[in-house]
Amino acid sequence: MANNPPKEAGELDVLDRDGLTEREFLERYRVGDYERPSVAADMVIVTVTDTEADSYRKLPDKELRVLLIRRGGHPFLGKWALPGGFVRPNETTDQAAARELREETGVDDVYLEQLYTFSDVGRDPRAWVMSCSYMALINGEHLQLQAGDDAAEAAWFKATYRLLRERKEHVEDGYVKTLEYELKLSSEEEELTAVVARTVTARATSTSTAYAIVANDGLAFDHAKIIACAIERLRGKVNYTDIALHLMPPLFTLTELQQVYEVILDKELLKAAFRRKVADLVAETDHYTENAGHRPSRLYRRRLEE
Amino acid sequence: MANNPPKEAGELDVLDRDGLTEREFLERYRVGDYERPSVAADMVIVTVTDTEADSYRKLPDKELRVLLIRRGGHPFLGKWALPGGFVRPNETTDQAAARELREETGVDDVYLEQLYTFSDVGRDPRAWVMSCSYMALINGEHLQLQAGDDAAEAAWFKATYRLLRERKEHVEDGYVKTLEYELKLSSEEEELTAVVARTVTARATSTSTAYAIVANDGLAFDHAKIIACAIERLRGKVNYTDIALHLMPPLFTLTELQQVYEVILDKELLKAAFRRKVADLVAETDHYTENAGHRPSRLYRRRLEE
DNA sequence: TTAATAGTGTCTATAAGACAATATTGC
DNA sequence: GCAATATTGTCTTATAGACACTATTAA
Repeated sequence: MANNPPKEAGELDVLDRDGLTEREFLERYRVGDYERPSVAADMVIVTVTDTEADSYRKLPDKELRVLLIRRGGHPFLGKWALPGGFVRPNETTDQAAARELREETGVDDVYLEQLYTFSDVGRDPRAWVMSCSYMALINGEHLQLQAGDDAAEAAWFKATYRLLRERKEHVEDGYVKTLEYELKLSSEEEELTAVVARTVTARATSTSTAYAIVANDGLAFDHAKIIACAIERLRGKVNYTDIALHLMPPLFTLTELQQVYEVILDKELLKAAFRRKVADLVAETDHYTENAGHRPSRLYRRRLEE
Repeated sequence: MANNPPKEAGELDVLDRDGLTEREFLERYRVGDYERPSVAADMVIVTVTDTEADSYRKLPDKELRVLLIRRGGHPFLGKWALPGGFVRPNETTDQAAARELREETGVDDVYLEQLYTFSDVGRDPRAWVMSCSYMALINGEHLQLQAGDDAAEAAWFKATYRLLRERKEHVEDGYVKTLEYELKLSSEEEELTAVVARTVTARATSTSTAYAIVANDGLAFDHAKIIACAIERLRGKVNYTDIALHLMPPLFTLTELQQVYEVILDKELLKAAFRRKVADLVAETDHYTENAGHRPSRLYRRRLEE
């Protein structure tokens, strides 16, 4: 991405209270020795895969999956964490995220979006570490590339995120509403469960939203929050952007696309309305599915123009 | 906000490859001496104010305003910057933003939302500094509190943000679309202008969006980008949340609320449709405007329940 | 009386929900 | 033929756009 060096700096040679030009000031400038945080770029890498089909006639179901890495050292030894790493001095957080993604999965040139910066005190027991989190969307066909990793154990976990409990408490001049969501991550061997609470405090003048981890079995750090944040972003954007198309292979059927929407939203959709809605996001091709055990389906691709 | 100390850490006394428990590991852990960034919390403090009315009968217009502070030292000496400051070791970025807001305006308990973390290399010529940016919404009645500042010169600038140019270039397997927006900030004495480009690169598999400052007259650092980000967020959320109500005083007319929507969206709205749309967000009171030179208007307040 | 805003009614256009009818394939 | 999915049609309902009509006040 193009950087934007601030062009205005120093153009006028104005002097500060010490009589220094900007050039002189910068030459003398030394970073103070006050404490600074480490900043990590952590990624929620999301994909959608097929499950086994029940019969030769039925279509396979789809699952939302997230890549996790088992921690090989303290803290959280043995727990599962998001792929990520520290941002280096001569790169942006975007570049750090893209680098991590490449190292972890080998893929490049996929959809990547910054989510949120998490900075709770004590979120990393070692030191002061903030996490600038990202979401990457890759299509299931890329999935085989996960091997060849640097010894770290990585696995794809099926993710579900459901409203579990809802509470509303009326206070002096407003209310506090708490929504607890259950995040379940399951691989072939393990099932991790966390409960993330979103607390909305609405008062006369202000509204604030805070996230908290209420229960957490098997995930490292505050990564349950980050995964929840990614799923919420995905759910929010799927209805008014073409974001879901980044989870599709180059050619796909409308039913497959609908399944992806359904697995993201955790909700069944009506076929006719769905097709009307995505009509502008996709383009017909002349290809069809074959040997499906039933009527073939036209294949579509993502439509770039608008 | 409640912190969420990771509860799972150390619960099992598992040993790492060096045979250490988590407690032993953490006791021995020393932060490495690799380079770390400073992280600033920078805030776009937004309010809406009345302009002078043309006649005793006409209603005043509304303006979107943003608080800026003139830099008293290098770099960008004399330029205008967003209020902000470095995040300290025992606070979150949210807390740092709230602290800055309190110091700068005296207000507390207002709407505050994290926007985006900017980390371009060279965005601060002094050192490696990331900016975790925030947007605060305060109502115009709070505005007089800006005085009593610590010597720094602060001023409210009227903000407009308009599409200026649109370009679409077709490349190998997709296109590059560039939208250039003009950001104008005017106070009584000064007018600052910047042009921010949003470049969407859409290709077969990926879509990426980058922001760049194309022109910049009078704003420090990359703050034009941050202000653009805030206005875009505000425009996006105004249509499907009650966010605009945080810019209103406790009692307001529906026409005033409509003016606020219009000044945010930079677009005129139809009265009947607007009133239908906000009907659920507000609650009637028994109060009316007085001495307006025309028919009085019912006053409403923000409705908290849903 | 008048200028200005307040508030409501209604017709139309568009999109979403609900459901049903018809079309094709492999076995 | 049958099970399963593909694709389209249409009726209903909800929402937004467009515009006009009536109501009410201070000067």
